[in-house]
Order: sequence, then structure tokens, then C-alpha cells
Amino acid sequence: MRLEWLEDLLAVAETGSFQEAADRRRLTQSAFSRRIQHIEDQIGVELFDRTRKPVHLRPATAEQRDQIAKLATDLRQLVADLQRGERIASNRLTIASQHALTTSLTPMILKGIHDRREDVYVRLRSANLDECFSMLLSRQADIAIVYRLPGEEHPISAAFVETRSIGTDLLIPVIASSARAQLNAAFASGLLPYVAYPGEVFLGRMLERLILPRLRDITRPVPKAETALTLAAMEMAAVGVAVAWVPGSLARKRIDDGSLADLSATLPSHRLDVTAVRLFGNAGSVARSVWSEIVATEPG
Amino acid sequence: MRLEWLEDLLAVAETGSFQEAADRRRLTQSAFSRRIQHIEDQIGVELFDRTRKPVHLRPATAEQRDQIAKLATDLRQLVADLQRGERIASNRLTIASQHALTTSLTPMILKGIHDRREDVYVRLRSANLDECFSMLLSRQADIAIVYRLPGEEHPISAAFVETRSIGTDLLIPVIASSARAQLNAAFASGLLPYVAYPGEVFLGRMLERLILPRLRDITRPVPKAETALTLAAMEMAAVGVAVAWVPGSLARKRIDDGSLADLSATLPSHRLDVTAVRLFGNAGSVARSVWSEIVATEPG
DNA sequence: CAGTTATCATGCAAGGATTGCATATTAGGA
DNA sequence: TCCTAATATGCAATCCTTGCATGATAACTG
Repeated sequence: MRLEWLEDLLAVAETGSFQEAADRRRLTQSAFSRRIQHIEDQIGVELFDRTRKPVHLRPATAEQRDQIAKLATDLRQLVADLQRGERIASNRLTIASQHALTTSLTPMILKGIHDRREDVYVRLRSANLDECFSMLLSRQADIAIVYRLPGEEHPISAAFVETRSIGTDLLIPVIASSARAQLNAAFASGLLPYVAYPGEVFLGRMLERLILPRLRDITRPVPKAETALTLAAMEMAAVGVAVAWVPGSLARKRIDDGSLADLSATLPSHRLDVTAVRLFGNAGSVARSVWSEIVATEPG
Repeated sequence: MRLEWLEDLLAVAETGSFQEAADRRRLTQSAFSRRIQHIEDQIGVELFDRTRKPVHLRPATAEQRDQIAKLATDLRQLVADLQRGERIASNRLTIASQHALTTSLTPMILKGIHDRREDVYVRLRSANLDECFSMLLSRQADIAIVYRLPGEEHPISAAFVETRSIGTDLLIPVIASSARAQLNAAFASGLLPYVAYPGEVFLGRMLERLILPRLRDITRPVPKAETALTLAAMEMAAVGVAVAWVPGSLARKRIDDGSLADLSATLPSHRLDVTAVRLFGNAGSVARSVWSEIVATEPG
């Protein structure tokens, strides 16, 4: 297996066609086609369904897609680490950030660190909630930036981690402004189309426990699509597919420019804490200093 | 980056020489040498120190060794998963086992599962303690088999995981029988050579907190070597380097055949619980059934 | 310190792998 | 059924990788 191959597979998964994938990978279509054949030869399995014309991933291949993406990221990171060598070993720091925060609050935190500590090299790794804790535990990350429900605890024992609230956010329902009429019609007939998150991701559990029960009191929620990524959910809402519950900070810009409508006046929303988490114990000096930077961020 | 290359690097790391590594990788020395050069070219960094004759890993390379090994394992697993396809998606189960248990208790557990449930495909992943929990949290493993100190808690909140004790073990000091005289001499002069574990691994923390303090009352412990792997520690003890504290179950055979001596009569030992851990929540039917198999194992 | 040995590097030629171009084949839609 | 777009394949040029023989150098030995 090669990183190149993983990238080839991902290109197909993302573009849905050999043609486009070849393009993205900067190969001719013919060379690309043969490369895929070669990969399949090596593995000994047909990864794609050729009986359809834009080829489709076989279910077994699609199942591994996330793992392929993760391994590709990790391999690239390994190469980068080897390249960087020991030069910055001492003032290097890894921050794990929950996906939905990676595009909203985390960049501001990084900027803050960079402004005050130019010498620090921060590696940002975006992952889902469980993976963030996973990285903390196995010391692949020094600090994690994750959401938490007010009043709840993180899955890691308080005896092992230190948690600080560094801000709050709101999980709000949104949909394309242009789709409001349509939504109202559905709503009037007692239905609420919404974008679901899989049960195993944080927002999925949130939605299931906190939003849907309240929703069921006033309407019948109907899942129209499912995605593990908040950004993708927001996109679906933006094209008017259904209502998506997303962190307010993420939707802010598009609400302000009018393309998305905030429905929290009529549909339930919920508060979220943004927290910084680290393992107790002897953190390096850089990690300690950056931690104090981060927790100095005023909650609110 | 390629899996092949990772394996090349690991071969060098493990054998300490291009010559032997080439052998293990079934290449001529010359071809292997050029392959390493090619890898370095691609990465753009000298990975090995050539000014020494059996080449040495550069510190920056050694630092990434664990990560390289992990990625190699994961890549091989990915290929296997792609090969196996979805056939057994439903009755597949991943068990994470702490390294030291992987060679002692875990095989017996696996055998028990296999005897009663022939249809279940179990994937065993050996990892250190933190990685085991990490895999549980990110749902890369369904069940973890790990040591725990009696009376202590796992780093994951009890609210999120279910823990069951499935046996006990003893952390005992051992050394080559043939080296006892030598050891007694050192001991008489107030010194105790021992094999240390790095502070970030479970046994390292155990040793530091529970054994060394008691040891310091009676002698002056001097670390002679350090390794993160219990098996390697036992090997060092077996060649007479120093005393190593290892799980009794691991050393049993070599104590019985006389090659290792159990020193727990004169040096401190400590009890260990063997536990099975899983996340609360909706486990699949196979995971539930295997869990009951495992916890049915009588403690003791 | 000189000589020996083990270890790694390199020139070379053979064989293999990968690529682009041109073109054949096939699925999906009109 | 025919057309179009997507994928596969024949072919020749190029690049990569390998083994063999041999050169260079660090480490060891007496």
C-alpha cells in the first residue's frame, strides 16, 4: 500500500469518477485507470463497481473511506515530522480540535498563540470528539479543544484530565432563507425535514437527546439526509434540503449575509460549552505556556 | 510514502544494520541501500547517521519509530479489511489488548471465544494501555483487555465504560538464574541493577509508584536499561543484564523451566487486576455475546 | 598503527513498471 | 437504437528497481 494509492482512492471517492480523479491527480485518464487496476491487483479485490458508468465505490470500499482518509493524513504528517526532524522538537505542540470548532473558534485561538509566541510550532489536528480524547490519552495531542454540554462531563475521568471552559456557543437550527416558504408548508402539515448526524458522533447524541425530544412535542421530525460533518450539514441546509442544527459560530457569517436563516425563534436550540482539555501530569514548558494562553481566553 | 518503505525503516530500526535489514526484507544489500537512499531523497532528509558503520537512526528518526510501526500495522490492517470486504461485517469484533497481556492471558480468552463461537471473526490489536483506551473511545475496538491496579480506576470515566475484573496477576521481579550470584554480589554492595520502563507507559508508572519506593528502603536501585516492552524487559533479565519486574503469567514458563529466577521472596512484588473494558451503549449482538463470554471467566 | 573485516555505496546492464497517446469498448441516456 | 461520455487497452518511450561485481570506509585486532 502507498500513500499515492490512498490518495488515488480518495480522489475517486470524492469526485465519483475516474475521469475527474485522474485530472485531480494530474494523470491522464488511461494511466489513472491502470493505476486503479494495479491497486486492485495488489490488494486482490475489486474496489469499484464497473458495471455502472461513472464507477461506484463498492460498499466494502466505502466503508473504509474514513480510515483511508485518516491513514493518508497520518502518513503525510509522518513525512512532515521526519522532514522537520528535531529542529523544533522542543517547542512543538499538537492541538486536537473537534471538527466543528476547527473552522470557527480554533483558528482564533491559534492566532492568539502565534501572536504572543512566535517561536511555537503548533500542529493542528482536526478530528471528531472521541478521536480528540483518544489523541489526548495516547499523548498524540497535548491539548484538545472540544464542545461539552453544560453540566455534563467529558468521557475521560476528571482524575486524569483538566478541563477549562473557554467560551460558549449555541446549537441552532438553520435553513436556506430561500427555502423558508417550503419549510413552512411542510411544517404546517406536521412534518419537519432535518439533517441527521450518525448516532456515534457527538452532535448525533446531542441532537437525539436534547433537540429531537423537544421537537417531537411540536412536530414530526423526518431525517432527510445524514452526515457526520457539521460543515456538510450546513451545506445541505444551505441548499434547502432540510433544517440542520449547527453551532452558531459556524453559521454566523451565512446568517449575516442572509443566505441562511436562523430558526431558533421557532425551533429548539441548545447551549454548548467550548472547553480546553489536557492530561494531568508533566506537560512540557511550551504546552504549559500555551495552555495558560488558551484558558486566559475569557469565557463568553 | 509507502508501506514497503515503512517496513524498510522498521527493519533497519530493529536490526540496527542495512545488511541484516536487507536480508530480512529479502533484497540484496545493494538494492536495499539504494532503496533507503531513495526514501531519504523522497522525504528530503537524511534519516540515518552514516558516519558510524553499522548505521544509526538519527534521533529524529528514532522519535518517529513508534508512529512508523503504528502506521505500518494500520496500513496492513486496511488492506486486510479491504480484502475481507463486507462479508463478515456483522460478526466482526475488535479486541484491544495491552501488550503484556497479548502474549499471556489474551490468547486464552480468544481461544475461549473461538471454541464457543466459531462464526465470530475477532481482530486482535496489541497496544499500550493508553492506546487501548484510545481505541475504545474512538470505537476502533469493542473490548479492551488491560491491567489495572487494585483499588484504582481506569482513565475513562466510569460513566462511559463498564469494567469487569477477569483475573489477577502478580508483578514479580525476575533475573536469569545464572546471574543470581552476580546479583547477590551487587546487592551486597548496596546496589540493585534493574530494567526501567519509560515513565509514559503503564508499567513505568507502576514501577515508579509502587515498587521503587519500597526498593529504596532496602537498596539503591540503578536502571541498567530501559524499554517500553515487557517482553524485551524479560529478555534483558534473561540474559542477566538486570532485574526486571514483569507480570508473573508472562514469566511463568521460564521460571518453571529454570532459566529465570523469581525474586519475589526478597524483592517487592505487586498484585495486578486483569480487566475487560467496554464503552456503555449499544454494542452489536456479537460484541454483547463475546463480552459475556469474557466476563464469565472466573476472576482468580 | 597497520592490516583485516564487516558494512555501506556505486557503476552497470537487464528486466520491470509507469506513462501518454491513440483508439477500442461499454454503460446510460435521448 | 443510436449517440455520448466514461472506462479500458495496445503500443512505444521513459523511468525505476534490482542483482552482480566492485569500490570506499568505519571499526576492530593484534
